[in-house]
Amino acid sequence: MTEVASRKQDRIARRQVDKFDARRTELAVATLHTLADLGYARTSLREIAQNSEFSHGVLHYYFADKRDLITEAVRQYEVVCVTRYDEVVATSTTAEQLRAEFVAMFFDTLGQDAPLHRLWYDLRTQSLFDESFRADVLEIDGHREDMVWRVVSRYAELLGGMPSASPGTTYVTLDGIFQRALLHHFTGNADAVARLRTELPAVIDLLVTKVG
Amino acid sequence: MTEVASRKQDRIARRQVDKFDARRTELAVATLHTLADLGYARTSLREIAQNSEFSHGVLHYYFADKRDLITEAVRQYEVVCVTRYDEVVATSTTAEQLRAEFVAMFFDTLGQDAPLHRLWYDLRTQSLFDESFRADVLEIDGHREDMVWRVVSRYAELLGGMPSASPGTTYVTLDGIFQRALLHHFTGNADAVARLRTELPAVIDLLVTKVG
DNA sequence: GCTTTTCCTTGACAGTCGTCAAGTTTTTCT
DNA sequence: AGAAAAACTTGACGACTGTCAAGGAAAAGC
Repeated sequence: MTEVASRKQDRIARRQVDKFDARRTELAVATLHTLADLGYARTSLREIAQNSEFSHGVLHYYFADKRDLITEAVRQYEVVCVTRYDEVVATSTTAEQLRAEFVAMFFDTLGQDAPLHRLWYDLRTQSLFDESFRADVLEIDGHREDMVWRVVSRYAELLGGMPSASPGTTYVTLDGIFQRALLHHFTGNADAVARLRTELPAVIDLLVTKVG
Repeated sequence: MTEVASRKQDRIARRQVDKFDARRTELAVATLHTLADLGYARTSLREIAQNSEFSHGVLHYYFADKRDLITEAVRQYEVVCVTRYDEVVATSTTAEQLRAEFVAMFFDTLGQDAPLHRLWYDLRTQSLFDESFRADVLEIDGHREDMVWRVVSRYAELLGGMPSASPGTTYVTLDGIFQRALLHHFTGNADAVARLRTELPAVIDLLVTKVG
């Protein structure tokens, strides 16, 4: 094969791979929405296909099996979810502003992306039963922890203090609050959500210690 | 009907009800174990029956449907789970002792009843998707919050201080730590669990404020 | 001891599930 | 344009699901 022909074939192969990956991603996104709607326990391949523009058979053309598909969907979740607060950190110039904008973003995404968030907790819990999810869950959980840590440590910095707990503890505290707010959100208990919102600034302050 | 006959019939009726309830409870416990083993998504009635000494048909003799059965199982969980720390609170005479015994109990039940605990988180997450679980979940969550509050407020009392966060925030913080410890427990990451154990006393101290 | 009630098993039902093979449509290449 | 390859649909498979009715086994009542 000449060099030119070889390069051409490469280009073709790459384009095919790109197309393949693009469709995979498209189907993974449809999967993500279905999972967010129904939860892991009630999500079937036919239901996923109905949330896409294809028939159910195509899923086995692009994915080895259901696990492969859901794993890919989880990875899509990560892409969406894990840089949410970075802009807040980057643009805030005072501690008070950072805290306020974090709280605002926190409850904004709670209301906006509630179905997606409940899916995250669903999958994280599934990973307690199904080993095959664990690696991805741990990775995403780590990224979430990092994200929270960037916020809190920056807040401490702006405040001239230090975080008072480890990254892990800091994360689970805020994550716990989010989980509870989510539960009350779906219960329709707006008062409880509002109360959590009122309390959140004080909790953040608990997580940092002012120095002298 | 004579009074004697009436009373006798009452006694019989009561005995029948007792037997009926006893069997219901027995089957609910079998259900609980199956759920703890497999998780909500993978638990079927036939599997539950295999974990009992009966056949699958009997479940519809004692329960209206699957939801009824699982609801009863969740209630069983509550009976088991919600008074766990009360003895610690009752017998501890110093703040340090209370804190130490709480931490010990915390990680003891983590190792001992791990499957049951993951089930709790599974069902709580299911309630985000399935409205019919929500009432029971909220009730149990409330009892767990009360339980944690009894511990922390008593700790503050012994320390001569006050809780620094609301009952809700206090609960979600410790619950978040428990959830994370559970995840690492099932991952087999004993180091991470040990680290959480080391940090837990400091977190508890964060949750109370000494009064000058 | 016989009858009635309670308890439990068995087997079947209609439906859904993941998977896959066969075949059709669409796109790509020459 | 025709041939080859890729993309997609359709329909079927065996297995599994919750539910329930028919009937046998055990217990209770007389």
